[in-house]
Amino acid sequence: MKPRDPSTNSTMHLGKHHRSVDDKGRIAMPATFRDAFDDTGYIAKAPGHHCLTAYLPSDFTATIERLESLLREGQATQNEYRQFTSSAVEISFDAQGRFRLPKELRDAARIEDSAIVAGVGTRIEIWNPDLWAGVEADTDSLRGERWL
Amino acid sequence: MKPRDPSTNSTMHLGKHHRSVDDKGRIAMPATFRDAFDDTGYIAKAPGHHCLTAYLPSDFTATIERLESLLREGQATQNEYRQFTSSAVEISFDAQGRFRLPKELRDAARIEDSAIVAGVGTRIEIWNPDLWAGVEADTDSLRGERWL
DNA sequence: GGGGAAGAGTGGTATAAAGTGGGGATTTGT
DNA sequence: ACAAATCCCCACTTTATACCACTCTTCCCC
Repeated sequence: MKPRDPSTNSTMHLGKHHRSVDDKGRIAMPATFRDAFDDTGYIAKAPGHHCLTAYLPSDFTATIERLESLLREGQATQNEYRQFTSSAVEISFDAQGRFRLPKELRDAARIEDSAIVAGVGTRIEIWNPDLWAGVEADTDSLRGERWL
Repeated sequence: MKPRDPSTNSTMHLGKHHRSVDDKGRIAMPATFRDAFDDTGYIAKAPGHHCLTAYLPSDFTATIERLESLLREGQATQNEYRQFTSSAVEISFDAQGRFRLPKELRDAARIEDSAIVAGVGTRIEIWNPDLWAGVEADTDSLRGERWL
């Protein structure tokens, strides 16, 4: 039984995996994450575009819902909504558990022939390995005594 | 199974596509969007005229109804109603999945030999590529941590 | 501990679909 | 009747998808 996020009650994703990206843009979803998907999922540019985010269908719908709600309240702009939705793609897995990462998204996250797929609690992120190294080098992480 | 918008229960449109517009004004509707259409659709100038909006027949009807409702409540003007309805055209697809974008609408959105067709959740927008670049350059997107 | 089976990850090929461009017939409007 | 616009085919290129083959690791079971 997978752990669940206390606030959203959706599956928690844990662990970091290095994956190759072939010249057709195919990348294997780590098996531990893939088990949570039911045939399809969604990928979108993360705000700021430093990485990509992969969503379970239910989490994606919930995210869209939050964004539309902020839009109605004037807390988000039409351009934010445009950027997020227009960057998103539905993915499906082949018999080997791979999905296709469109060139547009690879370029946005500077992903070429390999990537880091990281479980980040409520979401799954896909990074350029060098940029991910920057995340791990961030010394703010040393202040963990606040929450450990 | 395509995602559905939580509030309207209509099909969500996702992804961004660059398309050529030939000298006859033909443009291919991206296949992922085309699947949602049933032979015909509608195109109208978006309010502000920065882009065009493509509608499924059912969404177009719903949009007209919303506008008429706002009109009765005094929240919209007769001229807004005139502009929207008179700019709209019905489209149909040829055997290759293309539709014709009338010159009037191309001029209004400054579309010449290519365009961006973007899935924006509840709607589909058609942009001049340079103007779309402005949308993506809008740095409000950096505030995404509010809804991620 | 050894052998075998199953699962995970990677690579390549063949086929189908999507996108683009153009010709020519038909219609429309003047 | 003529020019312009529209429609209906056909041809070609590029891209996506489905399949198949192989390696390597892990996990059993004996």
